[in-house]
Amino acid sequence: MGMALLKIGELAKRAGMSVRMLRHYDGIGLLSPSARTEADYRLYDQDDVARLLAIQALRQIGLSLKDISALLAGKTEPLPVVIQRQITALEYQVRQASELCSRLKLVQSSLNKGYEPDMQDWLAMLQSMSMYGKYFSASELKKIFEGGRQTEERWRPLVADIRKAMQRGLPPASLEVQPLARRWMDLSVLMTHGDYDLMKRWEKMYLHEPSARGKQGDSLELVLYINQAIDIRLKALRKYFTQRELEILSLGLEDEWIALANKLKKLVKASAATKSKNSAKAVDKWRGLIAETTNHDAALSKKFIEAFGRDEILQAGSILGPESEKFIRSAWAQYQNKGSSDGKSKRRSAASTA
Amino acid sequence: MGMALLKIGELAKRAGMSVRMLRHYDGIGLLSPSARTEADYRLYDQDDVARLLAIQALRQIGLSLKDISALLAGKTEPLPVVIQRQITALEYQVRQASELCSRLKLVQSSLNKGYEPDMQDWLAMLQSMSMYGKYFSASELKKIFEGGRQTEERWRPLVADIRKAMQRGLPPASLEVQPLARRWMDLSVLMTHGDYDLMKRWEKMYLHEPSARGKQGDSLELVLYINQAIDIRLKALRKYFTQRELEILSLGLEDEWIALANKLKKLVKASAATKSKNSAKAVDKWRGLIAETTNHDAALSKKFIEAFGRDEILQAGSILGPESEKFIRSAWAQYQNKGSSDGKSKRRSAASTA
DNA sequence: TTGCTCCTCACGTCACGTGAGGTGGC
DNA sequence: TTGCTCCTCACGTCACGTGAGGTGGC
Repeated sequence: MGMALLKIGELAKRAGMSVRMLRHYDGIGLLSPSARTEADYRLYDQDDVARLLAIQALRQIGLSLKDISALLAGKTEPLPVVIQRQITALEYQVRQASELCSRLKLVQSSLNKGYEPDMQDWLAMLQSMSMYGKYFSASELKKIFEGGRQTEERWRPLVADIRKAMQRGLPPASLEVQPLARRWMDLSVLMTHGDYDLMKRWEKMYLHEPSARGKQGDSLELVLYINQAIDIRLKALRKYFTQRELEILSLGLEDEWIALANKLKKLVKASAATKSKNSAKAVDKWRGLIAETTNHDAALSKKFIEAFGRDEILQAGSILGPESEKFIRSAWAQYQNKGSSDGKSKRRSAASTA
Repeated sequence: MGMALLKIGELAKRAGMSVRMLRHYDGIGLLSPSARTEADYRLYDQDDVARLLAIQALRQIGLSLKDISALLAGKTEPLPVVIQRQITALEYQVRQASELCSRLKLVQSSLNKGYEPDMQDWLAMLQSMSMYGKYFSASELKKIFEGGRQTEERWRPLVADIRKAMQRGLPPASLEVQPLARRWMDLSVLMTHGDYDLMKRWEKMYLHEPSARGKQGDSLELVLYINQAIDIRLKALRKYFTQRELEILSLGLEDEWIALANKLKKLVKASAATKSKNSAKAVDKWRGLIAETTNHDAALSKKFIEAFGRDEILQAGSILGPESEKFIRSAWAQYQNKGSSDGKSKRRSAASTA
């Protein structure tokens, strides 16, 4: 049937591809027409058309022309194996692209919230993102950056305070550095929502990536410095609490503790009596906060009060500070003698959690 | 600070890229070192390093070197716009890749169920898939091919029967063709799980894609032939039912209807009495099936019985066939006079649906 | 002197697009 | 003769990898 023979243009139109592509396929020996006219026009027969259909199908699933050649010649693994490989590759691609996409969206939302970001801000953000991408998944990053500027703005003064301490020549083991260690730990918990594994990877990144530490070369020293203080604090904490308990204790009630600390400072400053009405209120608040911090675990509460009452390292790092710690304890002792605080505070804390 | 000047190898190591890449960037003017030694060694300063970091971040989000050049020169849209474009592009990519991946998995599962597929089978399946991809999403394809070989094996004999009818010269309007039209419609409903829109696109594909119709050129005629019969059947159906009702009626109880049809054929053949015990049982079954088919809508049931009792086109296409339709109706009339069937059948059908 | 880093061409990759310059069929 | 299709080179694309052949610094 001469009817079945197609010239290159006819085949191209039918197959929905360019003439050049067919010539290219001929050139690399992937699909050579089975005949030519006298004037050297290419003539494709039905078998050629069938082969082209197969080629198109194989292209569609993402194979290279070379792979298709080999496959059709039976010189590679059988098709099902190749298909399986393509599936695996596609799944990987999808994961990568999705991750990148999520990160970009995160960049957008982070920067749209801030005021008037310029090119430099965008570039900086992109650089961070590409670095973070090595250590964290997009969903973890979302967790970390959920607070947006908030966490950023909390780190800045802390870092400044640490730098001051270093400049004053305070050794990291100094008790004066303990509050900074505590603040660092609290912020980490806040930022990672208490995800321990995440915190560790964050630290790893901070130590390994120069650009994570900003432009100042001294940031690495700073991290090493505060880490020493943190180690001391951790060692102290571990004397009293198990790992499991420590995780419970990291609840993120910082703001409320600070409020209490401020109240106590005033009382201490004013040399208020430990059995004054305000002191009683403070004790109540204190018990309530401890109850929440320990997730209403009576045994843990007891340990908590004991540890912070006795250990000078923990006292040094405490939000309340050593003086207030002492004050609240003596107020509590008096309060306890009256024998009514316990039930009251428990009821309170239960109400506030609900 | 001379210390800050890096030779190409040093910068490459720090940036984690090849020396050749840096030379390439220099070559295209994307990142030229700000100085050279006497021996023409490239020397990169801090600004160059910063620029490189920006370049890396922008590469990471998928921009071309040319785009990066333009962007850093401020000769394109601002970065946030570019980022938005990348996000859109990535989302598109993810969709495409996911779709392809799902289709490939579908090919796998379809062919693994069948016995010993060879290269030709795989290629044919891939070709179908790439064609189907133009008309259906992967999830729709999954719906269609869920039955795997099953639907395929149901189409084959139907197509053969239609071909026979055509060869016998039966006009499509002939009543004898109506059962074929009904079977075609039922199979379509089964295959698409009753999705009307899907059925329409399937038909469109069948009419537009030569390869959908297999190698035989006569398949197109066949579809046009059966479509005429279907139009006639649809017209008849629409005389009695609204579109909404027709959708309800397409429930896919074919197997049960066939079972009933076989029973009735025996009764008719044996010239059984319409008030025999077996006839009563058949009437019960019949009422139950109608109840299910009409989704337990009493008014619709009534319409259904009336339509198939009166209309010769519908009767011709009925699974039961004209004779059995007449038989069951007279049996029912007698049964009804006893006045007990209604409640019974309702209870039955309710139980069988639950 | 030996190794190492550096230099500048320049070809190859992948799947074509896009002319350039010329010929055959209606 | 005019338009259309066809032909064969051959360069360009994109972001480099990979030598080839040669020089400078320790």
